[in-house]
Amino acid sequence: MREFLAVTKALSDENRVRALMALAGGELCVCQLIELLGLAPSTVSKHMAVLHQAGLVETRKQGRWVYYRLTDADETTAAGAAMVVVRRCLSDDAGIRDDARRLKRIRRMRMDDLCAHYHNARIEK
Amino acid sequence: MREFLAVTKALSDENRVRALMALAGGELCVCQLIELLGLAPSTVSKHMAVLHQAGLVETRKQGRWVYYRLTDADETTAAGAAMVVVRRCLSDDAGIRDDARRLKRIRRMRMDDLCAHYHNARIEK
DNA sequence: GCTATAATTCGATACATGGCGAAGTGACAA
DNA sequence: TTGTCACTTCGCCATGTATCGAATTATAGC
Repeated sequence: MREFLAVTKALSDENRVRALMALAGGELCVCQLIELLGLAPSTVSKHMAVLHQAGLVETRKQGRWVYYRLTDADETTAAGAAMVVVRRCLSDDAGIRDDARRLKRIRRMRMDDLCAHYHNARIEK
Repeated sequence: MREFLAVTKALSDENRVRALMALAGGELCVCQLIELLGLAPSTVSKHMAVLHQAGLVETRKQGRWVYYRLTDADETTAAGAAMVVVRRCLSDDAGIRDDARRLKRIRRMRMDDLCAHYHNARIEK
């Protein structure tokens, strides 16, 4: 029950679900997720921690960058079974498709530029 | 997305999930759910409203009693797909099995007695 | 080492949610 | 029609959560 609730709670926030669907296209750096979601770094970090606790994502550190990817859990786990539903329900979602389109651009950007981008955006405010 | 989030939010509370699993054994009156969950009538009513909004349960009124049952949504809907996961993850859960055992007794009780039971329990406090 | 930077953690705030009791609603019964 | 009873809605409070900015940690490069 605890595991199940961890998953459903993780999935009950729109931004976390958007992050998951973005990761369906392959691993992403935190700074790429920040750019995609348009949230403060601290907020994104917390969201990813929730997804990690629920067993939905795994993390990999490379130098200064941290990458997240979907766990390849099989369908017998709560996380794996849930991801099947996530994909089935949201692969046709308009907002998710819009994210996917913007992700193409984000994936092409150099990460230095990405980090500078949200850093500068914060300064300008 | 809205529909999906309604379902995941509905499923992110333990008492609501317990109610759903109880309904897997057939429809139940609100007073039976009150007895099972050990919550105030108003609280149970609110929980069932959330499940209803998410499309997970349907309601039927018969005289003074209100019955809830699982919607028989197919797996293409968020609610239907989610219920498959709920069953798969929780059918072996210790707490859920305990609920099932207690439900057998509750289903055998006359509903007048059930309602009187939680009514009196409230008075005694 | 020292500095710059990517990410996380911490602290604060605003809003959402779960819980209860009281009041309201609707249906049966006297 | 008046009352009783099952349930829901309302008002309130305590707790949880999403968000941000500031402080902290960790790594790369000088």
